[in-house]
Amino acid sequence: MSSLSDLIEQYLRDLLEKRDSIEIQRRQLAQMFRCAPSQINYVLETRFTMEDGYLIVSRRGGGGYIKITRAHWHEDPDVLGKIKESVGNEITQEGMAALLRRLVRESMLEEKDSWLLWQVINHELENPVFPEEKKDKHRAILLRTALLVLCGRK
Amino acid sequence: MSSLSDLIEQYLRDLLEKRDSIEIQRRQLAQMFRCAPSQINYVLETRFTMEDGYLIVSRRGGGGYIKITRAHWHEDPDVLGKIKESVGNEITQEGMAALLRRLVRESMLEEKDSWLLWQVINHELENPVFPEEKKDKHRAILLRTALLVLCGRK
DNA sequence: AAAACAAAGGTCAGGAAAGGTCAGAAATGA
DNA sequence: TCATTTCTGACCTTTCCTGACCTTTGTTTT
Repeated sequence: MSSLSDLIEQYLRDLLEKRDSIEIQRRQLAQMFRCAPSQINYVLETRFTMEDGYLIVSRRGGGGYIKITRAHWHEDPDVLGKIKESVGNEITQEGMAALLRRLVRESMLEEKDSWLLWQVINHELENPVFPEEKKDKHRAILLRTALLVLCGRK
Repeated sequence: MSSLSDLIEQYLRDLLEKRDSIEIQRRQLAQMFRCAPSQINYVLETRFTMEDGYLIVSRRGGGGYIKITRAHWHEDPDVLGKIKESVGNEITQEGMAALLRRLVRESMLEEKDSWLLWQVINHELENPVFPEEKKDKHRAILLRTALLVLCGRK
């Protein structure tokens, strides 16, 4: 049996079939499906997460809206998981080098972008605010963030 | 859909597209959009701030006016330096929003990429490993890294 | 010259209109 | 049954917008 959440999900997915990005009004959508507005949040939280390949941006107040955008990961939903998994909670410089090579080999990253990433992250980590013993953690965080952004681009 | 503030903002931006500096009369503009004069101030305060790269000068009394001047960035030879500078050692979420808006306006970043960055960084900062009191520092680090990578390509 | 008036723009509290959060009830399925 | 998922309602935060009142500047009157 498909629940109301499933129906709302389907409705939004259909819209996103045609466009990369849609804008909705929570109140209006809730009225359309005769449910509580917070139901919309539930659907977004459970079915349109970053892991699912979607981005949500919203604004409150008069003229408020919720914008849903498909990220590039959407085409290969596993990319996000793969990146998170391969980077892990900590990563050494060698680990980063190996990962970047692999991503380039698998065409998930362009050569020049990987080089740029390497430069920027290494440079950033020279900042003395990063204590030596935590560098692997910070490297992981920086690398993950930058990769998610780069690979999420169209 | 889009609020009155959005419309007024758009109108002013269009004018600033052609000239770097414009002079308006609050009363007249308010009449044009059929709103309270203070609405104009609201738009200026929320959308034409210094962080956004605008300078506002005004004069009261008879023959009073409001002058809006827009600062440029993209012609600067050291854009990356400017970016580092504006990110600084710490940056609030609002500061990040303003900077992203500005980069988009200056065509140094695509709008989609700015959403992506926004989402990824906010998502990353939700990770409990980042203590609340250090979020502004971490936000700065993540934002700087990601922006240098994104804006440093080509 | 001083006072009064007129014509700008500035400030701020507060109401209205969005969306966000979260505990817990209700439904569902194993 | 009992764990999980769905759903709602009460309450919160953010954004928009107005109106009453204030300050500054220029002009006119006395």
